[in-house]
Amino acid sequence: MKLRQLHFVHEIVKHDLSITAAAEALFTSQPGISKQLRLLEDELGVPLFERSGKHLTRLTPAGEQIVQIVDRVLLDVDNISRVAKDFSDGNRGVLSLATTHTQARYALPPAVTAFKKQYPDVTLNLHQGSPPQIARMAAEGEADFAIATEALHHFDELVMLPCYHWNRALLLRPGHPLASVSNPGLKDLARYPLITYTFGFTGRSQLDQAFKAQGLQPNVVLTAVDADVIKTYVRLGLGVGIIANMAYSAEEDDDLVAIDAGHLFSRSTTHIGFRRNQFLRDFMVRFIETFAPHLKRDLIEQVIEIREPAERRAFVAEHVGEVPAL
Amino acid sequence: MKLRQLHFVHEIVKHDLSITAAAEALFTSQPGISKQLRLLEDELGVPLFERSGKHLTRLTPAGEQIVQIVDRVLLDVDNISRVAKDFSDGNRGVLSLATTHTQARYALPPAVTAFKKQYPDVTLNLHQGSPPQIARMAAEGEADFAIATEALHHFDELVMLPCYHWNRALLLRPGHPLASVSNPGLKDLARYPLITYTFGFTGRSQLDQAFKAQGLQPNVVLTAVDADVIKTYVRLGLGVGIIANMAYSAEEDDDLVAIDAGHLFSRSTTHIGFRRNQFLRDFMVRFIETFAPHLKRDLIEQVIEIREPAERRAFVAEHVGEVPAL
DNA sequence: CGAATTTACGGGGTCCGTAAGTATG
DNA sequence: CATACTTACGGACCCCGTAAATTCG
Repeated sequence: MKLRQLHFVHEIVKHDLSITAAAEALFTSQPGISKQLRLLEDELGVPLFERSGKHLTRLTPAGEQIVQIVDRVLLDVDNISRVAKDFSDGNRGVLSLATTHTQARYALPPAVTAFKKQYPDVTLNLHQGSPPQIARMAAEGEADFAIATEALHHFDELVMLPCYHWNRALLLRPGHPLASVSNPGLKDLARYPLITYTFGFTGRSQLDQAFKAQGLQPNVVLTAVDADVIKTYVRLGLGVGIIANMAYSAEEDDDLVAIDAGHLFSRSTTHIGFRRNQFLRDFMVRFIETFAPHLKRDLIEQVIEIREPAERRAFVAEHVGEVPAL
Repeated sequence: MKLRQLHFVHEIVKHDLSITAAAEALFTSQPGISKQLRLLEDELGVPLFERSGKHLTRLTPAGEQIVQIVDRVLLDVDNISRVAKDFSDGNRGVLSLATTHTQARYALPPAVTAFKKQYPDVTLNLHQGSPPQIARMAAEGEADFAIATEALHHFDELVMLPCYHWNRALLLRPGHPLASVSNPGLKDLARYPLITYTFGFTGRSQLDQAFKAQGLQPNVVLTAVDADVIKTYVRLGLGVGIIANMAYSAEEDDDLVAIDAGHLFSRSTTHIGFRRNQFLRDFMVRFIETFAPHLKRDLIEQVIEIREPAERRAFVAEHVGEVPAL
């Protein structure tokens, strides 16, 4: 059994049982993988894949179990390298963040600036994507951290920690009727065309729930992934914008009126997620501490030990103190 | 990084940092290991061992951490083979038991017989040793199971499950003064020379505690590892024997008088221990069920998941029902 | 018939073991 | 000075990549 063979198995599974795709991903030849797979199966004495003719159709029961262990092994092998790098070159490395537009544009810049100052030799890699993409990237180790407000709980492998709370703001053109209403309610809001985030982004689901809870049908005429696009169309007069309040800047957006909407919608919480069992290099822990100072190293190391997602959530609920607002 | 290199590191550590000893254990040449170790250290960018001249003196801090992960990797690699064998040849394999004389001689034979009948193609390996030796063997994977009454709790890596309770019996020559005392107490016992187990064997510690609790100083004139030796000297008239009651046979020992001593000493519990994180082949789980029918597969698989020894004990205390007497 | 895997084969690299060298206790 | 690790070197084996054959959808 060789580590190389285990990598092959992992990659074949990852690419829907295509040996060719695995070969491309690993920059090697397809016959090489085919042969090594056979050799491994011969050594183990069981086929890992069911075949129909020359195609791999699915994992055998043995394969199912073995692939799980293989993944663990490969993760640990990677962890060995990470630990080594932390000792040999602790201030140098790569930090990969997978996040959404909202975080990248409004929440992360201060933390990134501070982090970069502390670790000038850490290359920062920022991948933008939808929450499900982000979660997948973290779960598969393509990114070290996923940072988003939505949909990160779908991978048991991900440890999720709350970073900060935030509320929403309404964005209006000056002179809009709502601007003269003091403390507008959801019912007022439902009368006007609305512009907000696409479903699945930046707490959109909590927004919908608020309306639904009052039996209201909001008239969302335009959705976008980011607040910049939303602002653009608010400026064009297409409707009332509802954005994360961090996305409003008194200076840059002084041509628009912002009204805090904290009383209308329940606050949202942005989380940071990372793969359980993945060794966090020193600067990675420091990044978390920089971005969310209430998350201490001890807590992170403890929560990583907990196998059950439910227990993890309970532990977090109990031990993470007050989560700050942004 | 190659699996072979990780094996080398593991074995060097296991053999007190002697490369020569590791080479012998792995049936390979010493320069080969030396070179591969250097290559690995170069690849990782950190030395794993501190050296004084040409001698390895100890692990570096990086080495400490990395060796832990290496051990996990090697265990998982072994688990891959085990899972594979379970599928390719589920009824064939090797079951290694490490146990004491008392268990091997009196407790195990029925279970072994039944197991052998069910799995005739499983080679049974029985290693006899002292409780600490037994525990070490299981903890290092030299044996699949450790079965003993004493001193198995010293390895965090070992999962311990209670198999059965047992009590003690007094052994006397006919005509001994104690034979005519009805319900003798510890105080009576303390008056006569005693013959029992060596310290660290077969619940000896509980025996000592019972005397100590009453402020008595037992006069132990002879200790042995096994009941057969104890019986021999009881027959020679050297003293009163105190043995596990399972070691008394009404037929074979009809020249001696046995008195149940369940009221004198607190009962002892024999445990079975196995390495956490080690995949248990199907027939191994079946062996546990054969030896201790109250330990079900589900329970075994659950308890294996628990990382903390303390939590494990709590779980066992709660979920293992009544432990039978032998 | 096309796409994908398996088989075949030659070249290069790696790893091993023996033998000699060197530093330590 | 003995012991243990390191360096040196030649040979064997393994693994890879290219090219051809095969099989399924």
